[in-house]
Amino acid sequence: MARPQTDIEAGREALIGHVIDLIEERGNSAMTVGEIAARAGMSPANLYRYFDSKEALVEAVAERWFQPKLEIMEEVVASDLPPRRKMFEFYARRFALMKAEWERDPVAFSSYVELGKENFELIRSYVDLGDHYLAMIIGEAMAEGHFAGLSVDEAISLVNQITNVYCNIGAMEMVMPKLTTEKLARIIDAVFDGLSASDRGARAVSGLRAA
Amino acid sequence: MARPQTDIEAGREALIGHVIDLIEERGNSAMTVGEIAARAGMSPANLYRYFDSKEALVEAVAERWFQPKLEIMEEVVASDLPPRRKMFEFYARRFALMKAEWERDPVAFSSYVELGKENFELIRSYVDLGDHYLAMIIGEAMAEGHFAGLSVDEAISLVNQITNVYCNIGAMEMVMPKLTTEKLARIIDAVFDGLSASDRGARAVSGLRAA
Amino acid sequence: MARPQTDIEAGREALIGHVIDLIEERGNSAMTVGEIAARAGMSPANLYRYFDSKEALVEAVAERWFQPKLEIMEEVVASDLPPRRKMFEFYARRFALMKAEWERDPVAFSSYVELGKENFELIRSYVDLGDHYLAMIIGEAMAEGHFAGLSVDEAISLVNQITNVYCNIGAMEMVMPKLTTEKLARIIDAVFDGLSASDRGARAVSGLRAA
Amino acid sequence: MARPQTDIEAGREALIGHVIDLIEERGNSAMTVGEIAARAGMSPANLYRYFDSKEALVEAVAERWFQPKLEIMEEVVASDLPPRRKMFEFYARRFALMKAEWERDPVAFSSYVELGKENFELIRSYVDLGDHYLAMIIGEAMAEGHFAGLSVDEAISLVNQITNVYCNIGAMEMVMPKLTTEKLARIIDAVFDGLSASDRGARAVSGLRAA
DNA sequence: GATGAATGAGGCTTCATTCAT
DNA sequence: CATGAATGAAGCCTCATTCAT
Repeated sequence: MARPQTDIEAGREALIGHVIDLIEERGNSAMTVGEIAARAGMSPANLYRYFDSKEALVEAVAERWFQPKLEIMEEVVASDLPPRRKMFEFYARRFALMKAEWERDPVAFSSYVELGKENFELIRSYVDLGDHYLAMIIGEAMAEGHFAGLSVDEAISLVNQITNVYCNIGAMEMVMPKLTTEKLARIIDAVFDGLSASDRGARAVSGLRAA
Repeated sequence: MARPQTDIEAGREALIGHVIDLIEERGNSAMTVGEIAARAGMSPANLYRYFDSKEALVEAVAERWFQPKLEIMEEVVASDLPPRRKMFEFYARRFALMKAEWERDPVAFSSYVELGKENFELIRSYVDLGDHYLAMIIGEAMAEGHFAGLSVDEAISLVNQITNVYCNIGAMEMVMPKLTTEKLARIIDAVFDGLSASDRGARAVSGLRAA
Repeated sequence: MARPQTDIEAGREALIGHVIDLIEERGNSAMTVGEIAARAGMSPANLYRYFDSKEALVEAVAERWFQPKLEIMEEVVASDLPPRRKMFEFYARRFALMKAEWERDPVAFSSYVELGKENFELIRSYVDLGDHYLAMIIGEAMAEGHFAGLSVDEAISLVNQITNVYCNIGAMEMVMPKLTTEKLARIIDAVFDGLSASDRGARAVSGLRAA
Repeated sequence: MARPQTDIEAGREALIGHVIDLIEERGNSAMTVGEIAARAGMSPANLYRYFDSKEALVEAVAERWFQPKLEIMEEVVASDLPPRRKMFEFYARRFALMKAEWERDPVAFSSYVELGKENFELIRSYVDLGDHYLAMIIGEAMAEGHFAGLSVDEAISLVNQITNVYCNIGAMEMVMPKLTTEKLARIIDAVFDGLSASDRGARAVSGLRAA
């Protein structure tokens, strides 16, 4: 009798796909409702059957972009690698994925970065989850005696900062050409072998600290 | 008859100042040509005597923002601190400045970040200069035996990446609340004590998929 | 084969009810075809089987709104109260009903007013019927010697105008807080005791500009 | 040097005039920004130099519509007619003006009514001022012994309600054809001769009141 | 040199209505 | 009979930029 419940979800996915295409072909600023609808072969008005606003659509696009990275994190954390290797993989696999994306289309990558900026909530939750997983890895590492004298929170914070450029898309973008898996390995090693609470002179011995 | 460019130059400087005020008072989105001109007490049309386009003006603003950071770099590099301390100061002083700016007005800081993004060339040259100075410091450090086995370029790249979050404004913004001079000191120490060419197991000995 | 209009009629009634609910819950501006259809558990397209256009539906809603007021008029006119009391009740009962509606939901009341405005014909016929009934009451009053010197038509017109604010929904809305049954009684008394054809000086004896 | 300060006020007035023309020619719904701008021979964008929003423009139009009515009120109140005549003129002159407007173009009149509805604040202040002036007239009348037993506030309220149809544009519109200056005179006379606090039977003698 | 005036292009959104299925 | 899908027309607003004076 009635027409079949045409999957609205399918329409959403298709639209997300069209936005992605659009971004990759013409950059972020071409992403107008009219253009997106045209790609999807529908009228701008009809697009609003699938998403309540342009913003909602953009958010969905950003969400999809983050999905694979989340999956990688989960997978690595669930593995039973030794801590040092686990931390390396935790960053390396996501980095590899993003580097590949960047190489395929640097402009598009940049667009996604911008997209993320506009959807801060998403990034925030991604980052928070990353912190959570990192805490687990660091816990395992400390059980093996690493990061002597540091609290878990301190350790998380420091590791995050040191490795920032390999997981923060915004930071990554600007130095992508210089990032390699090999360097990442060195950095992780430096983290495991060099990071502790002991003060070894970077700050002035007699100056700043003393005062 | 025609006055020399001095006049124009003064106008440009004034305009830049007004844009800065505007950003700090009302954020980036209030930065329309009309608003800027109003601040400067001139007509929008007249503004175009000083800058060819809004973009050119914005670029000049970004340029001015970077200036003090450049000066700090020069100053530190010219000092005769020992390498470990020198590297620390190299980052710490710029960081202190930016953190202060951020604390005074996070929204304005964010605006500058955005401005930077839009003027990638500028950032690029700032980064390049930073690399150059860092190379000098690393040279001194290597003369003291640090970074065993690494080439200067490798060392620069690695240090840059590790410390990225303390000098890349975009990266910095997102984690600013967690950044401290103390943590920076720990990181520099980790760099000096943990960074070398030796492979210590982060990467799988027999390849990524070995485990 | 085809079922009689009964079905359609039932659908119309149901739709009218849904519109009323909608108005009372969310005001006049939420009254879109989509929303109405959703309430009625049907598709917007299907709604057009019951009404040719949104306008027709709205008209039907307005019509239903007037129904109880018509019934009151009929009832009062058929009663055998003395003229003065009859006229009072003629207005007072409708007013009481509308004041109650207004108190329950002023926004909804306002929506109905707007609805009325858009369906002027309806209001017109309501007003005409009111005039007709009023004529009967006035006839009875004149038989008792009131409104000396005025024709029936003049009397109707004058009474209508004087009491307008107690029966014209549009006028009523704006001053509702100040309207009371007591004041209405005073006004009816003033009508019965003060309205006649004699000129008592409101108008300049020798013309408007004489003074 | 600079172009002369072209009067922005003049532009506003012109625009208001164009809106008025538009209303009179094509009714309220034709009043779109595009149409108005076209009338004024300018682009829609330019219109925003004169008014911050369509709403502001519409408000100005409504304001202008009310202006002459305000002036009449002031004039009459300042005159030294006797109270009965003064009250008559207070209503009659405004009514004459509005009736003339309505006769010239009933549709336009209706548009103004709608305009008023949308700019309730304006109407409110107009009404309030009217109340204020009416109070003065009633004061004078009471000094002559009218409205026995009523407080000033009661008297204002009652007179307002009785005469409502001759000054409330919304109410007036619907019955305009039946409104005349003669009838108004009768009504004012009825007010002066029939309005008092005495209960003369409109309300049930033994019923409602007794309980 | 400096201005006021003016604009074109573009962006998002809403909604009554139609139509093939 | 009833639906989901689709749309065209319309509406408001912003802003960088140009140009005659």
